[in-house]
Amino acid sequence: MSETRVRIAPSPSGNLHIGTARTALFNYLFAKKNNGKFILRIEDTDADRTSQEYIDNIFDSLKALGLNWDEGPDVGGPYGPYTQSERFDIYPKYVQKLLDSGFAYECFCTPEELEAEKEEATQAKKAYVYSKKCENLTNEEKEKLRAQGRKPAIRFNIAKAQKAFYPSSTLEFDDLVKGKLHMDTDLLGDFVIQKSNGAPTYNFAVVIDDALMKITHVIRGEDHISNTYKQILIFKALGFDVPEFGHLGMILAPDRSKLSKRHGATAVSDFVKEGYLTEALINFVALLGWSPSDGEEIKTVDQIAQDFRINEISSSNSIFEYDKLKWMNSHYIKQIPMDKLKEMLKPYLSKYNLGELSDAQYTKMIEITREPLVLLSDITDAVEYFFGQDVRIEPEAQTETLDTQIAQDVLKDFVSKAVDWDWTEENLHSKLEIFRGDWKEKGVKPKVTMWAIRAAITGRTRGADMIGVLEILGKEKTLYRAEKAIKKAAI
RNA sequence: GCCCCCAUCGUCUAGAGGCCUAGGACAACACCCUUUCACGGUGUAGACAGCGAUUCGAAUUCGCUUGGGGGUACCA
Repeated sequence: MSETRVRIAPSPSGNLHIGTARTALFNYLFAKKNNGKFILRIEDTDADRTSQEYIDNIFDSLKALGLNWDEGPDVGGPYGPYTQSERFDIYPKYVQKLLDSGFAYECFCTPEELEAEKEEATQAKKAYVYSKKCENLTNEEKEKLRAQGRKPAIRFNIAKAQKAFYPSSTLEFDDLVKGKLHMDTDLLGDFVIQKSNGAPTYNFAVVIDDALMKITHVIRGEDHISNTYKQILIFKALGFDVPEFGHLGMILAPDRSKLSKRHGATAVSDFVKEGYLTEALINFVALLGWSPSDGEEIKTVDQIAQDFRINEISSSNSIFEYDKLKWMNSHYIKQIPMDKLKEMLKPYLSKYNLGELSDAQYTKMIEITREPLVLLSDITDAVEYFFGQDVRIEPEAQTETLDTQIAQDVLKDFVSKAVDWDWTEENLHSKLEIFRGDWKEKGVKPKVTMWAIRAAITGRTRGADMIGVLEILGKEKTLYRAEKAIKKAAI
C-alpha cells in the first residue's frame, strides 16, 4: 500500500481561521494515525488578496497549535515547490494536454456575454450552465477573434469527460465521512481552468498540485463538495489516480451563520491574543465533529490521533460555542506550572509597574489570583488592586458595603487592632480568625466582617484569598486604605 | 430559482433494530464546602423536528414535509 499523504492548503488572504485550523487538525490526525505525511501548501494564485504577513501568520499559528508539517514551503520536500505562485510554469503543460485530448477548449466569450447568459437563465428561472458556444469554434473563427485582440480562457469540457469515464451523467464517489455522494454533472457547466490572463483557476491548480504531490486523501470542508466532481473529472482526463475525498461539516457561529469577526475572535492568533491557550483551542476544535471513545474529552493531539477514525466524524455542521472553549481554557490554565504561568501572564500585566513587587510577592499574587482565570487576559483586572497606594473602589462596594454602619464599625475595630499585628501569613491567619470570631459573637456573620475589610482594601467584595492580599500589600498600605475608607464613608 | 449536504437536550456529542423509562460534557439551576468570588463535590431540569412506511419491535431503515447549511465566478 502506498504512503498516506494529506495536505492543508490555505489561501493566505487572511490570518489562519479557526475553521481552517480544524481542517488542518483532522488532516494531521489522519496522517498520524496512518503513519503518513502531512503537507502544507500555500494557495496564493490570487495575488491581489495575498500577503506575506498572512503567510507568516499561517505558519506561526499552525506551529503554535502543534500541527507540524512534513513538507511545505519552508521545509521543502520531494514534490515542491509548495507555494502555488511558484508553480505557475507547470500548469500550462497540463492545460495543453487537455486541449490536445479534446477535454478542454478555448473560450472567447467576454464578461458581458457571459453576464447576459446568466441573466437569461435567471429570467427563465433555470440553473445557469455555460452555453458551450465556443466549444466548436473553427480555426478561422478563433483566428478572427484573436485578431480582434481577444484572449481566450480555457474551459473544461464536462460532458466529454463524463462520457469518457462514466456510463451516465451521474457522478458518484464514496466520501470518507459522508458516504456515497452523487451529482448530475450536466448541471456543473464547462468551467474555466485557465483564465484569459494565463493563470490557472483554483479547481485546476488544486488537481495538478494534489496529483503531483501524490496526495492520497483530500480532507476539507463540505463547501468543496461541488468542486470535487469537477476535480475528479480533471484527474480522470489527465490520467491521474483519483485521491479519496472526505468532507467535513462546517463550523457555524452561535446564530448559525458563518463564523465571522462580529462573533468574536475567528483567527487562531486572535484567540491567542485574547488569552486562549493553543492546547485548549486544538482540543476544543477536535471535539467539533469527533468524540473520544472513552468519553474523556481532555486530550492532547497525540492522544486523539490514537483514537481517531475519520469515518466516525460527524457529517453535520457544528456550532462554535465559546462557553465550552472557555471551560476548557480554564482547565488548561490550572494545569500550567507556576513558574511557567508567571511568565505567560506578564504580557497581560504591562499596564502595571511590576517593580512594586518583589519576586516573592509577585509569585504570591499569581498564586492567589490564578484560580478563577478563564482567559490569561483575565489576570489584568484580577490583580488591579495590588498596585498603587490608593485603590479604585467599585461603586457597588462603596454603597452596598462600605457605606453601612456595620462595615464602618468593623473597619475601625480592624484598624485599631491590626496596628499591633505581626504581619506574617501565619499570624494574620490566626488574628483574622479571632477577629471574625469576636464579631460573630456580636451577631455579625464572618462573611460580612470580611466583606468590609475586603471592600476597603481591594475596592471589591470578591477576589483572592484575603490573607494573601494583606500579606502582599503590607501593613502600611493596608492600614492606609482602611483608614481612607473610614473617612470616605457616606455615613 | 436550481443543485448538493445535514437533522438526538440551549451547545458539542454517545447511540450503527430490542442493552434507551436515550448516556456523557459545557452552560443553567439547587444544595454542600467556604473569609468573598471562584475551585471542587452532590443533585435537578433538559432532546430523538413532523408525518407516513417497513418490522413482533425504530432515535437507529425507507419516503415525504419542514428547518438549517453549502454550492451555483475568468475567488479560493
